[in-house]
Amino acid sequence: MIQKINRLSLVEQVAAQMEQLIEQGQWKIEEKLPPEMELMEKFGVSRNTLREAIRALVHAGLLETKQGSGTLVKSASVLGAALKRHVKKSTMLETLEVRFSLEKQAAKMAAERRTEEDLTKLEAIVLKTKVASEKEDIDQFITSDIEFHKAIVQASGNQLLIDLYEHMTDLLYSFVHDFLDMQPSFQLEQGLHLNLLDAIQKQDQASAAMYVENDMEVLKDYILKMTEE
Amino acid sequence: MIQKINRLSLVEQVAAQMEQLIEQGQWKIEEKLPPEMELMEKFGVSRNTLREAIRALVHAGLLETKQGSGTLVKSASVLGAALKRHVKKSTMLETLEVRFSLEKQAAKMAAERRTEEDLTKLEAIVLKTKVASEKEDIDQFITSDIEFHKAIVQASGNQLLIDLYEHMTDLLYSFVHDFLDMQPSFQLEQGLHLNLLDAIQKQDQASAAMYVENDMEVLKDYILKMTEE
DNA sequence: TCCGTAAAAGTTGTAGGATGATTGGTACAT
DNA sequence: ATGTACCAATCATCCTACAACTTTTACGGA
Repeated sequence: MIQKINRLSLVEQVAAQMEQLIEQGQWKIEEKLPPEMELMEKFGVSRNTLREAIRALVHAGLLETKQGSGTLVKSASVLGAALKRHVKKSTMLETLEVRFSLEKQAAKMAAERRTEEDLTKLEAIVLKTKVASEKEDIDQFITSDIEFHKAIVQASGNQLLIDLYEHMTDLLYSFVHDFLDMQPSFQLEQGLHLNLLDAIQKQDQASAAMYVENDMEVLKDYILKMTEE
Repeated sequence: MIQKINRLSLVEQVAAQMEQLIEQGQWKIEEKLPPEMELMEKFGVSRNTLREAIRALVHAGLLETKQGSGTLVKSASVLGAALKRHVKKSTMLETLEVRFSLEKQAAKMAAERRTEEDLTKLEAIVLKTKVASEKEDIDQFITSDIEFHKAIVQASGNQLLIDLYEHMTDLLYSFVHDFLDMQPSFQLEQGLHLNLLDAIQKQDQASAAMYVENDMEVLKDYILKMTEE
């Protein structure tokens, strides 16, 4: 068996290593990288080669360089950064539609495939959401609300679905956070959570999909109303 | 209102221009770029700067360089390339699930929003598919089959949905094409087309979604059977 | 003429050095 | 305390040189 010679360019090798360092969290987000001189020595390449690698990741949205100051880690995911740039062009509502379409599929698959572990996790999140709701702790409520939706999608077991959904959710919330105080009705969201959890427990795919769909309609109307003003 | 100063680096300016040239089709896929020397003069930058810009697009998957030969355009879309790299890690079946989830959403939206123009286009494609089916022209049949599905999604009017769907479809078909002769039943696919077109004409969202769902199940079983062997 | 080989030309890959531009901090004079 | 000038660190850009690889051309032998 003849093997293709490993002739990845030095630049791509360096870039791949840096991506790995970021993905593994050894270079954390918002943290500064060592200066070019130091990196040159560590990787054992010339300045040009190193800079081309850095530039590749900058363009991909993983890094950001500031002349005179240094280089920062800005994102840990290529897919996320690509979506981010793309979504800026489309509207928030379009993103919402796609996201819910994904979540609906996920809810059905979750109802079909969920494990006991998934159920335990979902129940814990529902409880946490309830507590936040009673305390009227909006931040905590939103956080665990997002957590709940993500957990549903994770229970689907489809990794592509999980990745797409998570990135779109992050986008959507950072988008929303910028210009309005998201204050969805506590009771309403909680009602959905309980119903959806119930459907998934009973492995009732049709109901799971339906509850997600209802939620989408409500949230869509809500956002339409907010953006009209 | 204080505005952030526009100080894009030369590298990013060059990269952006090149991206635009690719997106607009002035540099076509699989075509060779002018050599570095020429580009240096055209953009008015040094070789290092130009190379960093090229490297950024290479890493993003838009370009591919071959030492001693030249630089080729490999993709016209950043999102497409990002998905491509990502999808390699997930399975074909996962991709299929996500794609159908998107198409189902699209079918409902198409039923709601389709214009007369959309309908005319769909009818034309159905006719083309029928002709190919009668001639038993498999290539043409597959081509217009894809065209039909894409047209449905385009009628949804959601640009993010359209982009995601198209890239995933391209991926899926290039994937499938690699290791099996896709020979879905002519009659079956054509039946779906007619039913789906009918539902969209009548603006019946529920039926449109249902037909897509049925199709998904059939195709899923088909692929499962093929990959088992 | 045809074919294979060698030379040449063209192109990207990598290295190293030099200078400019920007940032952040320090020391000093007021 | 404040503001100014200066300095050090860092990235941005440019330049030159050579290595590695590919494609084209030229040439010599059958």
